[in-house]
Amino acid sequence: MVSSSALAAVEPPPDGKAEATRARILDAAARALRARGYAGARLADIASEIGMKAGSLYYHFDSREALVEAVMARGLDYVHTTLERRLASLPADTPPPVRLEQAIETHLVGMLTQGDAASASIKLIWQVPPDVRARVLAGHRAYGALWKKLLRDARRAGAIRDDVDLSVVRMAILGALNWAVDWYRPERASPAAIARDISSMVLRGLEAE
Amino acid sequence: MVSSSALAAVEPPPDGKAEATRARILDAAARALRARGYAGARLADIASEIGMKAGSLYYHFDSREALVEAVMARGLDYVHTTLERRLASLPADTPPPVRLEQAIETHLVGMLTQGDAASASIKLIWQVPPDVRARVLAGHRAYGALWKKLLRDARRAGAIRDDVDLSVVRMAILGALNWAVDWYRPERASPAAIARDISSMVLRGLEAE
DNA sequence: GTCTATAAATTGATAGAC
DNA sequence: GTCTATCAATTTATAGAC
Repeated sequence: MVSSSALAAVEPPPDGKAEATRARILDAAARALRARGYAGARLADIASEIGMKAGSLYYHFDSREALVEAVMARGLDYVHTTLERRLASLPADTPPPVRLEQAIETHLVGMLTQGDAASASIKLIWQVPPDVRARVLAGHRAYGALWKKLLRDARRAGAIRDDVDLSVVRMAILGALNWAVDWYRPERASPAAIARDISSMVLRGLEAE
Repeated sequence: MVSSSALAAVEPPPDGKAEATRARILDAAARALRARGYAGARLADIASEIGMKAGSLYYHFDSREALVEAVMARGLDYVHTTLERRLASLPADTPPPVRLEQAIETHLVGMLTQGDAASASIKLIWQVPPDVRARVLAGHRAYGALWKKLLRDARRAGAIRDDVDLSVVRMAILGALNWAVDWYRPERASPAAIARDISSMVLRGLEAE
């Protein structure tokens, strides 16, 4: 789900005041969602964090639900788009294991920098109303397909042994990376160092004998 | 935090009706918490799921907050206690890497079977009120200490190379395992098979050259 | 564009009947 | 032990002033 509107969300056009305010609301909502969950993120909290009143949010969004969905879609799209661009920027003959390594670092850095919205999109997926969940899940599947291809290519190149389930591997990698948002502390280890440890563990662990 | 009361929670004594009802409430609350988050788990939903009314819950728990805390403490204690027993049951000369492998399988199976309460304890930790969070986090740290020791012992035995951060490794493993609760489908792969893939990837990935 | 005021619906919690 | 009835506090959402 990397639509043109999604790309616009990743790099907001320098439009009018309304667009800027909309972006500030999305940021505040992402923080509230991550801290208090779907039902716990109150409109009054979101608004007060950026010096507004709850009622004013309805000028920018049709409903609380629409605001939440916008946050979740944007967070996932940021990570998705960033990874697609990173992979596209690699030389065409980049070996699949190196592409996988780059994907691990890109996903982790994306989660740790744009973590509020991105992790809301992932962690709250089972808490939101069914219709919102269905639309956000479509984006999750599209992003997952990108990872499936990375792993398939790596296996075809002989970098992943045959006795492991690629679906399990994919979910294990993403689980390890996604949880980092909850325990990451800048003063302990850099995102690059964390990515290096995880990708070296994963890549060496998947090698054939 | 494996207190005697915690052990009692893992294997409830065949007390009177009140104890049995209390256990059913805890189960229903765990399901609601996992499905809807901290703020979204309503007392009316929890009660109706087991054929009760919201007001009746107050005979068994002082407040909604106390009920939530009981669920979270119980979920974590179940996994913690199960792992301690499993490790204690291993022969004294079991090599550290094998102990680590057993821990990975035990944690995963525990999360997948007692998943509602256990994953609530982990996933909702940042959504609950500060005082509840502080007490539940103390249990998390005690459980984390168990894993720290497993990894230290494995490194001392030469099974983990020196260039990876053990804290990163620990959080990566637990992240991979904890997320399985969200994507696990019995018809796709058994808990044992998932544990095998993850532990083989991790253990081989951490080996020295 | 944002605010104030308010309507309408929920929800946690308590009291008392049974 | 559980239910019914009810209170008090919140919260989403709307309407209209500025």
